[in-house]
Amino acid sequence: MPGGIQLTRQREAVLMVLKEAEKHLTAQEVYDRVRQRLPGTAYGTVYNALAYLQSVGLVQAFNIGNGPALYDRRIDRHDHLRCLQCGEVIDYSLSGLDQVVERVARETGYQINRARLLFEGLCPKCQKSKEVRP
Amino acid sequence: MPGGIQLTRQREAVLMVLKEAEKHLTAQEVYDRVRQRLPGTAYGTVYNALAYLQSVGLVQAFNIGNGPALYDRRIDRHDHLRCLQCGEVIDYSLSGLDQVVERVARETGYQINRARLLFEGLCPKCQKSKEVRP
DNA sequence: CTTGATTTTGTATCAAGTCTAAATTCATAA
DNA sequence: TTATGAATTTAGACTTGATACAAAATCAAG
Repeated sequence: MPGGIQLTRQREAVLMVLKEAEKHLTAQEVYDRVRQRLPGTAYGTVYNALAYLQSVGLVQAFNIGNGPALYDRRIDRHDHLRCLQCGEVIDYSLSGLDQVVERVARETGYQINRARLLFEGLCPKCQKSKEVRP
Repeated sequence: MPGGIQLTRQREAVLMVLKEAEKHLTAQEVYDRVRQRLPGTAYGTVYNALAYLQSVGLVQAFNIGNGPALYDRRIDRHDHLRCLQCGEVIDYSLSGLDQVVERVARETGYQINRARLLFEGLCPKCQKSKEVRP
């Protein structure tokens, strides 16, 4: 079956963990949660699985600053916002990016495949707590 | 002198290295070049210096994927393009970002301080060499 | 079953970055 | 000039995230 996706038990567990996650997870966090389902799983296997799932398009990874990679069950193109105060990272889909990408391509000669946007600032909650503190 | 900038010999050397660099440098590359000017300089000192120079706004750092941080003598807001084939990273100033940022802020409730954009694809040179290879 | 390919395991290793204590340098003022 | 305290550098150990590898285990196909 060419083009098929090989889902071993470990890869499936990784995928499930990401599906059920309430936020973006680091590889370490994925590892911890996978081991609750499949106790013997090796650290490297989680890395392999994450790399494999990325390569077949079932998982997306992204990096923020110099922190560890974050893994995301969302597989459509999207961007991220990060709160500089509390560290929260949320998803956000910026629409109308095509024209921007086209402009960049025209001005630079690059053929552009991907655009990664990260917005940094203060989340609504941290804006409020800032107001309180003098 | 409050608000003044303390430029020690080491920090000055780091700044000079970045000023004279033909590309973005990793901390390791900065270290190597600094040691040609100031042979005894410690690895940690370069890190300290880079952090200090960032904090006073004389240097910018950014991350690409999970690779090492890259340091940039440019201190105005700007973006980056990266070739997925040869790894080249170039600067690019995307104008008209204010409206986008404002829209994101309005839609998410975030107060946005910074926007980091990374475009990935093929540089003009690598597009040509792709054509040749079947 | 048997075979060959793929995957996992367990461990070692690597690279980037951080931390610490002691030594040095620096700025300031007596 | 010398004394004093603060800031910085040094050297090296350490942490963390990620990767490499060989041996064992698993899997699919004949």
